Amino acid sequence: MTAPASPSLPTSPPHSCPVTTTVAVIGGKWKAVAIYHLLGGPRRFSDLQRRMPGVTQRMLTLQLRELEADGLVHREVYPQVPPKVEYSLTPLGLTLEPIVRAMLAWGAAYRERDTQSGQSDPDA
Amino acid sequence: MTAPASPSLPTSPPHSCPVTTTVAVIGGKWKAVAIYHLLGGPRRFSDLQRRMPGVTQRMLTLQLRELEADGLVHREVYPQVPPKVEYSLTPLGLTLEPIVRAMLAWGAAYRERDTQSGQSDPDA
DNA sequence: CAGAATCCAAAACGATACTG
DNA sequence: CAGTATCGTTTTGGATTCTG
Repeated sequence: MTAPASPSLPTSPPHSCPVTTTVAVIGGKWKAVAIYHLLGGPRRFSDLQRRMPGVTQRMLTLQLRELEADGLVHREVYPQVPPKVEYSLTPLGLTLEPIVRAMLAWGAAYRERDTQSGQSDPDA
Repeated sequence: MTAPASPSLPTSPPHSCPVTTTVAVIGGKWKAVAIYHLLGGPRRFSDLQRRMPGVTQRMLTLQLRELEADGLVHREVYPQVPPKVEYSLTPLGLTLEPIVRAMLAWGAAYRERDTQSGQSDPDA
């Protein structure tokens, strides 16, 4: 969600459909993927970035912050000399697992559709 | 997907993660909701629009066309005096049901989280 | 009714440079 | 390492008008 402070117009009418609510929360371009990788356990920022080819530092930061603001992701800062930040799913964030797993399965099947060389990326 | 013809740069690297593929296909602001309503059977354009408060005619058209281009939605035009167009899910589009249902359930639960007045919209 | 077309505002996104 | 800041581009989306 991360309310845009509604400057003058409603971002969306009191969205009637729960599906819309979900889209608002995990609809970002990289949110679902980030959550997917966090399902494997806590990850450092650079770790996530490496696992998400194509995402820029800026976008990853922004999307993670929104997820944090919506209570799905926890951000743990370790005050060290080379800074270390670990992201992990909150209990609420964990409840997204069914959705993300379904998206993973569907995406894989959709590719096989005409790519006849099915392959997954079962990471740790 | 609806490839942007990649003018000079890759919209995304041969996206490694299947989740990214799914996001590319149903990641639009209104796509998931539209698909949800189409799970209830074929719907006319105006019907969909009425069920999706906040969507503009233009956006609904655009998103439906993309879904059509990606093979998820079928568009049937009835050559009548007052034009009638019915949208329905293709077999492939139907395979999205698990995802959309999961999104529906999650969105509803997410709202109850602090809205203590749970309500669904079980349409036809 | 179901759109296509045009115009324009706002949001998303990318590249780059700088910092504790 | 993990950002933040700034700038410019691209995409998205809305309002409105016109049409078969």
